[in-house]
Amino acid sequence: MTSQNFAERVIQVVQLIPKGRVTTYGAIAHYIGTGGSARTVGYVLGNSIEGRMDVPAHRVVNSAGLLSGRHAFSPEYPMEQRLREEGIEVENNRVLDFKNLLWHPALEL
DNA sequence: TCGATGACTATAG
DNA sequence: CCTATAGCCATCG
Repeated sequence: MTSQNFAERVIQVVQLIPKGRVTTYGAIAHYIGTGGSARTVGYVLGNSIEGRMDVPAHRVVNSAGLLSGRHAFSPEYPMEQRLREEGIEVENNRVLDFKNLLWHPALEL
């Protein structure tokens, strides 16, 4: 574990995402101060969510609103289904009305 | 320390 | 809407 702060901050921000809202990797990365590490955000999440049901990683999508991380969830209970249960409409691995549902950490806090 | 990897992003065609 | 390319950076072996 080197910069464990990075991973911990990512987890915390994800947990702060309101139900029925989504955010992007870039937004999280920029909020914690590492603007260019959007990729690492997703990478760390994949390793951190394992064994944690308190991390709503399904609310994190890429800048296009695509569910780029759905393959990290169980095929029986996929990311798309979880979002729909929160009132978010998803079609073809893409969040509908993504811009309106997008949650900005630094803006809301 | 180094090289490869990836749940990314922006730009260009 | 699509693919291609380049930049980006924490993590892993």
